[in-house]
Amino acid sequence: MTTPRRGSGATAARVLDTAERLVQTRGFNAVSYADIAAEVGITKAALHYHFHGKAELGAALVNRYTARFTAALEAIDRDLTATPAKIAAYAGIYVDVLRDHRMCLCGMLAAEYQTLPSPMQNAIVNFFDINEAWLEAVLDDGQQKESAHYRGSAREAARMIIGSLEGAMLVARLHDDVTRLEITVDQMLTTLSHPTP
Amino acid sequence: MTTPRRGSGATAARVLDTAERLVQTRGFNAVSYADIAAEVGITKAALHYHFHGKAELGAALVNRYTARFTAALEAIDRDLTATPAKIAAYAGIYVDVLRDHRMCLCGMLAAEYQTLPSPMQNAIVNFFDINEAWLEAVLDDGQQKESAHYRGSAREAARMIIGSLEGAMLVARLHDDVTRLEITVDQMLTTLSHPTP
DNA sequence: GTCTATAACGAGATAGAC
DNA sequence: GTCTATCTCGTTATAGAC
Repeated sequence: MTTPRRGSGATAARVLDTAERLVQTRGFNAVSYADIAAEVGITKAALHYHFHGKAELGAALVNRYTARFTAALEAIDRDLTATPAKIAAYAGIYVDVLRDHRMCLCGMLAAEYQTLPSPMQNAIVNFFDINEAWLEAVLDDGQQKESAHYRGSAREAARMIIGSLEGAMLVARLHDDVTRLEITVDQMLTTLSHPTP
Repeated sequence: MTTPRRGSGATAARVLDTAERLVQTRGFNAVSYADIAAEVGITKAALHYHFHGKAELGAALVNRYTARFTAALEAIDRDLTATPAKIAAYAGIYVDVLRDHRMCLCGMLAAEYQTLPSPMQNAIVNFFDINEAWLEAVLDDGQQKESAHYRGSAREAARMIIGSLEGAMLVARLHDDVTRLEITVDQMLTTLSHPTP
């Protein structure tokens, strides 16, 4: 018999699922303990049992999101080899998030960055660092194999891709229009597949 | 002797300046009437005299921002003729905002979109519509004169530029690193100046 | 136009029973 | 683990004096 730790049980998982969706749609500062508790079907006090405070819940949120994202990147590395296919799959993650009427969790939190507790800030930066590093490696490999073409360093190209996806998502959500992101992705992939003049 | 209207005096302008800076750094939901009043040096009650409520203040904020932006676009049209120079000047506006440690007001509000009163939502969409239309015209002109090159329609290219700038800003702010945006701008301008293979 | 004072509500958080 | 009850604070907003 093992004693489950706080923030790790089945209820905690439901709390995280609910909080994640709410934060991705409204932003961290517009989501309250009362909102989450009501949707999960428990009281605020019970929520405080699972996550001591909002800062702790927020950090757990980002860390779980990053873990899921990292797992998705590893899956891409397992299943695909060509750089263009990998980048397409990467962009597909963003499209799927937007299809669910959500903003990227860390893109949303990036906007609120200055108001967030530092554990959350560090977790957010970490998320983008991991994304950058993964994309950089993929792009670098693609350049060597001449299957991907871009200007500047692989790191710079990686940053451009992340920025373009996050920004396209941000604006597409205003119109509830997934095609805005999809078109950006298509243009990006097309540009990447042609040699730079 | 004309009677000044509420929201139009010198104090109202100072309120808007302060609120604008606060919202661009923290987000609308993280800025309170108390914050603004304290920085301006008046009380919350006086603030309510100038702007009935937070929704009205927010809408005034976006509309003034849009008016300023529109004026800047007209100035670019007056001073510059070549498409690449115009796009560079356009991107320069974003760089200047970030240099001041701010996010684009409407980019910030885009994240919080779902939680904002509908007058603000409409004003935000209007801001992006104006930006898109202006960029589309500039890109279209550049394509005809063969000084700008891009794939797809001018409208699609305009959307990509806006998304890239907003997203690059969003992420650059995490690192307080203006060069991240500047490099994105440089890459964008370089790509735009070369014929697409 | 600006103030003091206060209303009315929601926020995050805690104590202690079950 | 979850509850009721409560605390304290911050929020938007209003009333009415100056």
